[in-house]
Amino acid sequence: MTDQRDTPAELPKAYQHHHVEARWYRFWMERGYFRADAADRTRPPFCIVLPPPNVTGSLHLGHALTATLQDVLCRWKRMSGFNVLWLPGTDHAGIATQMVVEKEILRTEGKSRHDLGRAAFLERVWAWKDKYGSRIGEQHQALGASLDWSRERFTMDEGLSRAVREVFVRLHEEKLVYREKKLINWCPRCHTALSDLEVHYEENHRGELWSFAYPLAEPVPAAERAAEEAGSARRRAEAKPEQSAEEAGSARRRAEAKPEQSAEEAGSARRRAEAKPEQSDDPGGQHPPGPITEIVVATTRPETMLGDTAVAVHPDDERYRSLVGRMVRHPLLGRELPVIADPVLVDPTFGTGAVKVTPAHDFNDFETGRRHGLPMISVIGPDGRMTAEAGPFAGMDRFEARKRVKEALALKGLERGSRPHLMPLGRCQRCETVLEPLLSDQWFVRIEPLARTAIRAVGEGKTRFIPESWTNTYMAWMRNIHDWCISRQLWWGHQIPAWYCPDGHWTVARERPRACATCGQGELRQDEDVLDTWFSSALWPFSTLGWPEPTEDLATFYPTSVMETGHDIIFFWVARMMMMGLHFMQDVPFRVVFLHPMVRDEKGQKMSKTRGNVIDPLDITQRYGADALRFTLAALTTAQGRDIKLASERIEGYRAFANKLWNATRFALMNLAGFAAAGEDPAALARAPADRWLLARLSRAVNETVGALEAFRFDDTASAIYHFVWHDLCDWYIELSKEALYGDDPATKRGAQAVLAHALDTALRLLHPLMPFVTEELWQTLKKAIGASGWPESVMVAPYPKRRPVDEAAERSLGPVIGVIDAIRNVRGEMNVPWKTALRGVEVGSLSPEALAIVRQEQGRILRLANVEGLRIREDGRPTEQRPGSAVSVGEGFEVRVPLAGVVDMAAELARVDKELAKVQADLGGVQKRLDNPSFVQKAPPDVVDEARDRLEELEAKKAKLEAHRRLVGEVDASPEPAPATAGAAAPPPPPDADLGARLRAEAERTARAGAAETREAEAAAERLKEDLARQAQPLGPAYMEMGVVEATPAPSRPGTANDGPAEATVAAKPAKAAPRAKPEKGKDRAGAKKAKARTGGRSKRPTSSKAATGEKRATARKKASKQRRR
RNA sequence: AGGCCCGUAGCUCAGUGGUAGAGCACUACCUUGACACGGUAGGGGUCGGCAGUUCAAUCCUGCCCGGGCCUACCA
Repeated sequence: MTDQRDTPAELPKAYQHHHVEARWYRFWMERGYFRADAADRTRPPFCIVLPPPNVTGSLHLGHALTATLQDVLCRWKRMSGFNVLWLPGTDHAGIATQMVVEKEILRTEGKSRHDLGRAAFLERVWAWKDKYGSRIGEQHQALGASLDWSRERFTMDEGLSRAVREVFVRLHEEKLVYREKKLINWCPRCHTALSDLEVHYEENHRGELWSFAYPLAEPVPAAERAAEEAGSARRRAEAKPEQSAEEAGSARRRAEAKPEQSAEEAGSARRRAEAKPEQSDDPGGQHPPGPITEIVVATTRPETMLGDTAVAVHPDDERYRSLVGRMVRHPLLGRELPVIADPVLVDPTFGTGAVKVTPAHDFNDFETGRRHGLPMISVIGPDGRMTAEAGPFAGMDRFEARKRVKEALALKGLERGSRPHLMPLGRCQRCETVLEPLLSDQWFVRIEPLARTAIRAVGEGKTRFIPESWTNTYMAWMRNIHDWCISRQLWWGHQIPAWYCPDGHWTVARERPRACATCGQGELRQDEDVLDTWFSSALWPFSTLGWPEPTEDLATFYPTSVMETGHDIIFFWVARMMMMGLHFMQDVPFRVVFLHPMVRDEKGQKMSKTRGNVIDPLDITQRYGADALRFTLAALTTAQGRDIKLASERIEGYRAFANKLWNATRFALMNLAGFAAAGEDPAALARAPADRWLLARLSRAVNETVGALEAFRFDDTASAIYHFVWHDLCDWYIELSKEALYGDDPATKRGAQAVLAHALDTALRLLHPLMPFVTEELWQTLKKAIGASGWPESVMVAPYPKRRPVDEAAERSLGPVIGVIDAIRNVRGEMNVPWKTALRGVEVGSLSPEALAIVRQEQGRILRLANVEGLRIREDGRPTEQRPGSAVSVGEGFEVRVPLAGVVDMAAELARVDKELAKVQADLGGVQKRLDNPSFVQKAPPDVVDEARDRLEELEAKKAKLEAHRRLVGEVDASPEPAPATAGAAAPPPPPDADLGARLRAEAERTARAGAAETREAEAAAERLKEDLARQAQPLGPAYMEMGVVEATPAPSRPGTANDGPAEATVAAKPAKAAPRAKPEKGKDRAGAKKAKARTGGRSKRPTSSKAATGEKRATARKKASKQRRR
């Protein structure tokens, strides 16, 4: 690795990431740049702990996104002088890993984990972990992640396991961990309890609401019943319709945080939807005359009726009033069940208004059972088969039992109909098996006290969510939180530090206790169960730093700076880290939570193994380069955090960007020969306006980039740099600087070299966090080429550019030059003049003194960048001389006339100008309308009104110039005598036209009035016009300076020559379009004219606008023109 | 059921109470001495719909339509 920095002096023509990436990663590692120093108190700490990927997994693009964003932050902070720790690690991922390994063993050996036994199985999992865990490291390295590998952790490391035990024991001591027999979500396939969060609800499962009758143990005699009903009818008449529903709704929510809220709406909505249609065929409400013999209930799970221990009705439901307290007989098992009244469980408007109660298999029923002291009969076992309690159905699969129970009931004539029913169905997040609520002994965390603290911390702003909208999500969940079931019936994980004696007493301890804490027996067995994976994950921000030891890492880096992760695990992980961190460290685990979007495929589908659309980041890095992938991911990470659809075109685009940068550097290296950086300020060496312009643009790019990074605006970060490199540096500066670089003026050349080198160096440092590899390669090359002394060893430890003032004058000053070049290019492009055809005799007019100065100074650049031969710059600030056979483009603060006679036909020019005019008209209409509105002038902020007036002025000036030109062209167009259509052939000059002269005069007046600042100009306009007209007969007006290649023959369109005006030839055949009528001008002597200011060429307003000085503004304005016309 | 988010150019997405933007794709022309992973120019949008607030609405408010996500124990 001695020659790794021996980058060839001449770079290859295209960037080849393969040759670069691995090399630099090794270099960084060898230098120890990734390593944090906990003892270093001179630099402020910055710490991110990597969300630990599942150890047996392989990284997908979501991980690549996480890694990229965190690396961007870490590299940026490191370069900005922070003591950065980015801590890597992996998660044992209990259930996921165990399943993978089980599956593998079954596949290869046909054995189950029980065949192997616990110890042997765990050995196999560890082996698996060692084998596949390394891939994650390789993937991170390929991405360029600057992780401190010396601190890598695994959730089942000894240190972290110790932290887990410590936390469990302490929480138990504080009564925040307890063991209890409760109803939990059970996966019969995974054979373990799950937490609420691990339940995935299928939203609209198409189920069946099946009704059957419970026969009353003793029928209610008709007389008794009649008496009841009379009372019922009376009550019904008095009762408000919503009453019962209201009570049912509110009672149901009693247990919840906000009991009353929206119960009413819920109740009435439910009634509207269901009660009315139900009533007609409601078996409970429509008794045949005679004694009551049964009560009808509806269920989606008929098999659970085997475990029913009651039938519940609403206490206010008149229909069932007479039945409460009576018994029904279980038709299949014979036992008797009470009819109970329960306002919480029962919504009288749903179904029959009577509910079967199965406390051992339904969460609502479980609570009901507790309230009423009902027996809890488990009829479904952990394997999903019916238990002995199920009588004749024992041993049957639960779904088979469902069928059989229905058949049995139907056979007894108790079936009472069914209807399709949409319902949420809980499935195992891991295997999609339908979950079974089971009664089971489990460990729980009493979460409410922990949540309260975590809510307060966020409320007080100790931890901030970005995007902020996630704060609500977090808060809502925290406020509504349920106790957390943390035990899992698995083998792979942290075995619970609790032991039980033969009498069933539990002893919780850090290490195996000698004797039972309750009875003193010595025969203790450890709980076979392990803890939920997320239990250890919750400790990650401090367990990885050495807790419970008071380590230096902990002191320096806790709380961590940023938690960067996906919003899909905000509850699983973020919320729990908050609670645990606050509880055990007395401080939040992180200051900021940045929740990134989900990465989806190009169709917007979630990436999943079953869909087969999972992409290995390595496939992309190998194909396009890690830098391209990183830049793409950053650029797609927007403020709202909407999901990312990753399309390969986008990555290709940013690979091209890397290549663009590569070639910009190549260009620099070719032109930096002899330039040695001597530490001078490039601004001091700068000579050309373009030099100062680029430095200003660079400053702006730096400010935008830093600002975006500070705000976690990764998309803006990417685009600020992209725009600077591609458009400012490559499109404009490199082209503008060629004169200087190829020329032989030493000072000018050296200035350009200094600016180029500086801009490149700065851009590479700016970009490094996003594209570490290519920037390192290029930066090293640049460093070598210019023999820079005092540069650091690597760009990754070079200082990150700092915010700086922007030289706005310099930035703006080039506006007219860029504008003129754009205008000429526009004419060339629109008129289809090929690049190789040099334009001759281009004229520039209407220049302010400042614009004149810069255009004059930079005319060499104009000639080069627009391929112009011969530029005539009008020096008296007035418009160019009007003449046929030319195209005119009017910009803000300048006007360009391109002679095209003999080059192109004038119909095209007419169309082009019409397009421009239409756009101007439209804009003008909008502005005029606003200004004509007295309310606007009165009520709008003064600066907005001023702006509108300025705008109006600009537009009117532009319009006037364009119209003048258009009339001229239109005149030509309308020529009644079509000349032979031999393009380029000399044609006689147009005959003197008195009418034309008058029209020109009128136009000039209009121009002067609207556009020029001084009203006195208007008075002189006619006079000037006369002069102009006279001058047309002369070769060149005295007001011009001429520049460019001086041809032996006069420029084609030079007035008075034979070349002038042949354009009519091909044009005249076309019927003339009516010139757009100028709108009658309102408020002609507007006050705005008074305050007309000298144009500086670019936009004089909004000096902060980054676009003000570039050609973009005009480019877009042009696009708008055609659009407007279409309307 | 509740909550949140989205609907802007062909596609993917920024954005703003007053002149609608980017990248890609598309069209035309161009091997101009860094780059065809390139250059120049161009076409393309009643900013989902309807009301309201405002001098002014793509932006704020309400409703509607369409799409997505999260939370939730309705038999």
